[in-house]
Amino acid sequence: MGGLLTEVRMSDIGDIADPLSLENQVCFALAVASRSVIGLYRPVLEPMGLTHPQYLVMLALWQRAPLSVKDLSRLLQLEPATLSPLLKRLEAAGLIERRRSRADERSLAVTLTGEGRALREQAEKIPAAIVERLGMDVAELQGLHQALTRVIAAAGGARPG
Amino acid sequence: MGGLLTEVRMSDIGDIADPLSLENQVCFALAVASRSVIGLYRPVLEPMGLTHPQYLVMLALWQRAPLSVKDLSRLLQLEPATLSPLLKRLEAAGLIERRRSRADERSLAVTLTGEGRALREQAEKIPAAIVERLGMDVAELQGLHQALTRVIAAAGGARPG
DNA sequence: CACTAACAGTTAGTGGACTAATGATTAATG
DNA sequence: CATTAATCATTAGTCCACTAACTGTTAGTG
Repeated sequence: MGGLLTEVRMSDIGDIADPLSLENQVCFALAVASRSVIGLYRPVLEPMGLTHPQYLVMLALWQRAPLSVKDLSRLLQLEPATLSPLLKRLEAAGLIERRRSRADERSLAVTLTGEGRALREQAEKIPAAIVERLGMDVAELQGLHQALTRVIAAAGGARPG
Repeated sequence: MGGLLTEVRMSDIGDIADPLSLENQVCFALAVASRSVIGLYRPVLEPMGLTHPQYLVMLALWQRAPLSVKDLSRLLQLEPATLSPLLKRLEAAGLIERRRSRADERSLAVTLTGEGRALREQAEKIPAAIVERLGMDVAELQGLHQALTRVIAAAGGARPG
């Protein structure tokens, strides 16, 4: 009695096994990791006049413009109600244009302006800059990306239920 | 000529190599995974009257109440300015109490009410319910958790720069 | 002791993200 | 063909999350 076992405090044992312990929550780790990594983008994106969600929209448009709000919603896994004001801000910044599709007046055709297209050049430096700031192995990042992709699939996209 | 190679479209090759491709962004996968998983919590937490960030605060308090705003900020990696209104909502819901610390009048002592403590029983069912909804291997989730922890460390917590 | 620094928390302002409800257009159906 | 249903986008309302500026308290320094 009074051996090494007594050195292990009950509170520590509880933390390790407790399913309600903060450190054991994958959802918490996901939220913190997401905010932390997005935080790395902030100083890089701010000079470009972009927030991170706006940057993602620009990525989608640089790849496949023109896109409708519905298209962007599906690609970015965001609600149209989230995109609507965001796109207005991008339009106010002069990076995109929003007009109704002639084929279907319900649909909005989001296109890039010359300024919006030109911004791509600056953006091309971003991924390498972020990876350097992170200081992580590219292979490890790829592994993480795959794990995240599986979680997204398991959770059913961004769709609840 | 006209063999299998011609079946590979240039647009696909571009997507694979393009550092600005949406699908290649770890930050995008992180954001979508975070929102997707948190979305799974919504139907479970709503009957308890909690949002996901509020749930995380309750986890911290169930573990180590009383805590100051500063403590919660450090534990949850959230700005005090984010927590301040959130804590007021939890107080309005009758789950916590906020009073100034007698030892240091600057500090706020956040404690649980009886109702707040009682809510833990319902919460104990949540982790298993979420894992079941996700339908993922526990070992894989642990691996993901470790990978996320490394990213958080690499990004320097939630701190920008 | 007075004066300045540092610290803890709050407020104000911007922007994201969701749900629910609305308006407008197109598609489907009796 | 007229009515109904489905679709696309927007608005309103709530809550998170951040930065910057502010209040009040404590600690440090001349």
